[in-house]
Amino acid sequence: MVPILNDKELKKSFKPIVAENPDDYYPTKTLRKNGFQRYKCSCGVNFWSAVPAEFCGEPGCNEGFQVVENNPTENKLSFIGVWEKIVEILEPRGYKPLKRYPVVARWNPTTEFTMASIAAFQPYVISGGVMAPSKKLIIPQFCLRFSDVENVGITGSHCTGFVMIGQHQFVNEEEWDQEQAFQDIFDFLVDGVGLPKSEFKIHEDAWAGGGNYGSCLEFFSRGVELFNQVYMMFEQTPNGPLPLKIKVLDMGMGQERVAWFSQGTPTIYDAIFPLVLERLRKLVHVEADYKLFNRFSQYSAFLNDDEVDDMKAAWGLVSEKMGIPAEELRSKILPMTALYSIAEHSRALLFAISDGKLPSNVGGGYNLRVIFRRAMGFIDQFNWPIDMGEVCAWHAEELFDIFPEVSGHLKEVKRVLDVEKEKFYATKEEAGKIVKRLIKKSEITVEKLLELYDSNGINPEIIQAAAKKLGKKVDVPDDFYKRVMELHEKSVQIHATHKIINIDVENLPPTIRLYYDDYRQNENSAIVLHIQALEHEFDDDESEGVESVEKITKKRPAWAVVLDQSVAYATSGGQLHDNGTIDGIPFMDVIAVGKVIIHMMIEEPSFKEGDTVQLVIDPERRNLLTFHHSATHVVNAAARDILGNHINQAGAKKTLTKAHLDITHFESISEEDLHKIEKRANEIVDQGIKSNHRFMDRTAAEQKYGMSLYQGGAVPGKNLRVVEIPGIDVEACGGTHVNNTAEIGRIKIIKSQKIQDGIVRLTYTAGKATEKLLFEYDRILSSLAKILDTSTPYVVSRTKELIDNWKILRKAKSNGIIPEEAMILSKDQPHTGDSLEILSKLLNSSIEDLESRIQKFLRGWEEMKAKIHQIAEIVGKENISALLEQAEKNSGYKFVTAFYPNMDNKILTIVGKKVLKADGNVDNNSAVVLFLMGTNDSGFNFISMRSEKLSQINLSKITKEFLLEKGKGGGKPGATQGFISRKDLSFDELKKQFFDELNA
RNA sequence: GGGCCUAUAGCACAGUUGGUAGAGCGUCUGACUUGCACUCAGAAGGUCGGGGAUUCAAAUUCCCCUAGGUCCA
Repeated sequence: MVPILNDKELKKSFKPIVAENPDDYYPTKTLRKNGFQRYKCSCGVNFWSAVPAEFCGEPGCNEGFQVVENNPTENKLSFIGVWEKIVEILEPRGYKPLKRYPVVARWNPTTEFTMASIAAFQPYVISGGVMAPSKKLIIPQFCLRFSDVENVGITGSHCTGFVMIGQHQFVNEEEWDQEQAFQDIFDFLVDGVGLPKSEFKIHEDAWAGGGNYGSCLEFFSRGVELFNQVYMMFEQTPNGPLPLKIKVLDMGMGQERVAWFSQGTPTIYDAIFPLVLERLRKLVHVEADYKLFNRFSQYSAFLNDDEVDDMKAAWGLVSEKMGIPAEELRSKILPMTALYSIAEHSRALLFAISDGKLPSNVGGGYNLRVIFRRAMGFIDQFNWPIDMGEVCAWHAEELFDIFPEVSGHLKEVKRVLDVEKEKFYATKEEAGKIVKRLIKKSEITVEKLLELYDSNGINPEIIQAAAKKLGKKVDVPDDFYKRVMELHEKSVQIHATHKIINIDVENLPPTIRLYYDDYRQNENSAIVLHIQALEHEFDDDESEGVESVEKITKKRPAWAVVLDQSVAYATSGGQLHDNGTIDGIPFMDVIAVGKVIIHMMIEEPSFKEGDTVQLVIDPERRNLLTFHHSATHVVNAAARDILGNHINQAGAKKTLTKAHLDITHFESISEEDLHKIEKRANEIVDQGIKSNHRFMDRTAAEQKYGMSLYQGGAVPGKNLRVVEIPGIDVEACGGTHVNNTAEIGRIKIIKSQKIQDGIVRLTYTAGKATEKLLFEYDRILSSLAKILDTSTPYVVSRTKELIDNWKILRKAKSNGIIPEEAMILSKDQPHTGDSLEILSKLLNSSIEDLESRIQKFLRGWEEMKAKIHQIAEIVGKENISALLEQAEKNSGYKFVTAFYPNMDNKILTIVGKKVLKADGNVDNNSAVVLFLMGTNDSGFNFISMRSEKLSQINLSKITKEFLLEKGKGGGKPGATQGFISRKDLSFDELKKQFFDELNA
């Protein structure tokens, strides 16, 4: 076994190898043929140049970018022109131009966003599992990368969203021609862009990604990396490096960079979206001082956030080099950089949202929120009338000739951004309030600053500014953000891995799956290929219809059985496995390991390997799971119909009793929309649409249906199983499905909840499960009627009355007023709507909990009812004055004492407070000490209180002494409570003892 | 995916080591005033988000759930 290295380590270990043997790993013949020679830079990099050179040309190795002055390119290419030119040159050489893939990489389980052109073909094309759409191709792939957000707009060269033009080959050993692949892209630069070869510095490097690695050449010109051509040759395995089955050429070139380089504009942004910038500048009346920016941009690399620790000093350095005061420089440059940022971020957002990602607080959506808020920050800072949605529309217009599809999503994008804008301002307002309150209150410590940033998103700069207004100073440590990071490092935990099936399937053939054609086929005969005894964790799932909060799992002896073919479905795609029997012996779990299906038997099989056996699955379980799975596709489609095209599946689960679907949506779904979705879903069911399931070539399916096929996530394999409800929904899905939507039965949406920002979970039932659920709801409703002693139509009004009466009696405990109508339940008003839904909202609890909730209120009400007349008498005015009159006069104070069997300390406290008040405690004239006692089933309870004026009496101490070896209790000097669990004592004795302590 | 914060009167919020649930704005009543505003006096208004646990005692401690916010990969 060889240790698995991460990509960084892999690259590091491979680098010395290629440096030693350039001829084995690089197209050195072609380099030499084109007049290049190998040099070594003082920074250690090996590079090739057509003219004698000392330095490799990395920005750090000489002075910044030199794109603008004496721009060397012969042809001036627009952004779109760059793509057109590469098509012109490479298409005749056999490279097929493709359409871009979405930036949300639904087909790719290793990444959330498409970060490079090659990601379109990862991981299945690279691993050889899937044929590439073409052996040689080029693609203008829009990509998102968020690691340099802070540099966007400032350095003039960074982007969060960019087009990586990919030059790719997926060929076998014989077809592989590294020299020609190099020559092709070289010709594009020299002939297409018109860059003299003397301008190139070509670096040797190694590359690793996703466990694959190889050598690569990086093209630099004037400090700008134009592209990186990777020759992907090896795969890392536990047994050491393996040559890849197919050779992969991965050349990724920034379309923006080439356009910029070719035009020599002051920034990359001026080269790629001049129309948007022009409109923005006109809108906010900012004149672009290109002359200044031209000079600035040469030094802007010094402001790279990645490499600079002290930004202030960096600005100072730039201002010194330019000979302009730092403040003046900033005031002129910052509005320009702000506009660049706004334009760049809105372009990235346009693609991300169009392709189905929403800004949110978790996952990749957070990156979208960050750039949106960064842009909004600039807009607010300068108070510009810029609408991000409109800027997106301008981008769509400017990009129409190359990416017409984004123009089709502008309405969605605008709506999503509007919602996001509201959230931004809501957070900002909240932050303002918190800061104001806090500054008034106390000193703000560094810990507090950290907490505010981490929990409320309030950065220290805002606090400093707000504090300054109120004349206070807040110190922010220089290493603030470092400390935030440290805060997070502490809480990193290692999590247990999921269950590992210890079965060697290497030598077993793929199991033939018989459930694809017809879900109703529930038995088959088969040959036993393998039997193995082992320990297995069976999920005790809801076979009884009960879902436990904590899943009880334990390892039990089991027998793994592999057959040549099976109708049994293995847990996957959110659908639970089938249960059944093989030759009468039950299996309770089915697992797929690779392409082999394993049946987990709970008893030792009587058959042996080689036997022919009969497998039967539980048809009812199969039906329930199938209906729920098909219902999931239907609900997904219905949600998209009602809520909009941004709806995508973010997860799903189908069980026997219910199913849920997580959809991407930016706000909680209203009840009205929920009903609409349910109605639409049932319409689809009622239409009885014949659906079809078939296997298709992956690339053909993608081209026909688009990437929204991958609703359930990435699916491996050359062929996709496409489940289509014609006109409604198409998904790549391996689950069992109905043949006609009518079979699904009635769909009922039970609830929707926002499980995280940007994702809403719909929970629903279908078919028999719906019937069962409705039956259960009927039962609950009748049960409630019985509890409330009424009939079902009046349950809601009765419950309301109960709660009202409960509140009245609760109130009566302190004011002694008992309206007789609060003592009975009599309201019989029918109501409209779903009773259980209304009740669950009214009581803030789930439908399942309604019975116990209402019973609890009823019990409380009845208990109070039994005692309320007695309580009313005790807390009544007459009793209070009687207590005072009967008080024992003592030296300096009155001692009030009473015994109320069955009264708890809450009631006694109310009485106590009333007595003190009646005696004039509010005016500080009172001089009373109280000792009130009650009982419950197991003993005495008591309270003691005194007037404020008698501060020399410490009841806390007195109570402690009084309770010694008797009971438990305590309190503050002015009021105490306690409990004595001894029935052998009497009130008179206890009273005397307390009094003695009082006078001790 | 991981972490953190918040939930108390109609509204924005206090609530110390567990020990008598509070002030402000708003509402209502009364006084002053031709009337309004102002001022003064008084009153009403609480499932302390829900459930469970610990305890003589939980808004407060612990666990679970719900809703919202936020930071980091």
